[in-house]
Amino acid sequence: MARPRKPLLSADRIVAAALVLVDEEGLDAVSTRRLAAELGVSGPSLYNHFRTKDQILEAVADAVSAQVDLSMFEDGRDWRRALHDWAVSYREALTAHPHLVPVLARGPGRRPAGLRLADAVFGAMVAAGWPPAQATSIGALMRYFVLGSALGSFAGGFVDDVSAYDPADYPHLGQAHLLAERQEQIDARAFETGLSALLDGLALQHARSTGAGTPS
Amino acid sequence: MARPRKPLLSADRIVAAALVLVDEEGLDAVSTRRLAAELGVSGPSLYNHFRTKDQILEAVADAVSAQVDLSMFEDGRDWRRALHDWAVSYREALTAHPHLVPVLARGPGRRPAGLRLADAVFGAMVAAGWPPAQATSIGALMRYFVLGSALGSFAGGFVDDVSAYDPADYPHLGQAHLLAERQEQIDARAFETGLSALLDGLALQHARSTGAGTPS
DNA sequence: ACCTGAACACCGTTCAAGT
DNA sequence: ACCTGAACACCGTTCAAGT
Repeated sequence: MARPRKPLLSADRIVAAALVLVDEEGLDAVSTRRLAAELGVSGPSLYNHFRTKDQILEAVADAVSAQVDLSMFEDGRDWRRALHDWAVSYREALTAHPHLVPVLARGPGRRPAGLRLADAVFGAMVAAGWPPAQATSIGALMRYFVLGSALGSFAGGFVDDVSAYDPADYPHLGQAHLLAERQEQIDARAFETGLSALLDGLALQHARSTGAGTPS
Repeated sequence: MARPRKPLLSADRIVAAALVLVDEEGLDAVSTRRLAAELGVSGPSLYNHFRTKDQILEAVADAVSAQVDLSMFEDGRDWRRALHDWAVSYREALTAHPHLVPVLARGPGRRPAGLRLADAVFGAMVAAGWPPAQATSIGALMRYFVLGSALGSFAGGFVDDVSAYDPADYPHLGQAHLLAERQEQIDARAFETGLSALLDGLALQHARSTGAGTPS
């Protein structure tokens, strides 16, 4: 075929197809040949639009990061509520594409949407009166919690098989095989419990450091 | 050579060599051929001891999980202090082998050490008076936080390059390129801040649910 | 039982060739 | 500029053959 008069591919089309493939069949299914086939071209064609396969995945990760809502840092919401709403939006974006979390976990690097996200949180915390060093910590620790919660479900990590949990070995895991079933609910509840605890704890600290305010 | 009178390989030797390889060159460096070469045998030999490459990595992950200290749940320590010390030990075990975190993140599955870990936390929280559903949440959310903090350093995720952070795009990231340098310190501080906040918040909740006690 | 080399169906990436 | 097929150096895994 050689060069068509109208390009068959574009960075956006490649990213979109890669996201579908990741969601449907996991990270391992994304090979350059497979992805190209999905787009109706041959493997090496992708290299006209991205320098490496890794850069394709980075672009996919950035597209997902871009879906995280940041508007709560702009209106007048107090820092605690803003942080809560942001964490919820962040987690939703990631759990919609669980196979991609290991890629996102590599850090914002040079991904624009990832950086915008880090920038918004940091700026909002400083504006709320947190010292810069604390604002950095908050950005980091919220990221830890959200990524951790999206990466590998806790409940889904257990096997749906009674015999896997011999009571002699694990005296307290008698109900563990049930976790797999109610996976989503258990992960969602643990996330909310942890997020509330985190924000309660930060509010205590904020009250102490500004010497005023009533926490919780 | 064929079968030697004394086996050249053992599961333990393979796991140990794989851990060294992961630590020194990352997950991608662990191929069956490369790992076998490191052990002085040919690639397919490994399949006499493990059914798949993935099971080798699971075994490596379990070996690392086994290094997490669980003794704090046995002596008389109060739940809050036990949880703190456990989280610190957990994080230390993981940050010693950062490349392995994505494997650990798949969940305890059938890995004995991973299950022992989940069992110990759950049991200790129930013993401390938490209702079972809450104890499950605590096990999950602590795991989120520790895994998230070990998986991809926050500070290390930024690029050590001023030009990456155009102030027009990211008004608050003027110092971001400095994060890469002081990576470990920043991650360690964010972890401690987050862990304290988490425990403060949980203590508040514990006090509320048992209707007594003075938190923090 | 435990190792070997050969083989299969894959990879990511480069590159000269085509329009 | 943007696609192609061929090629290179890899993969994970299977299997018959050797002792």
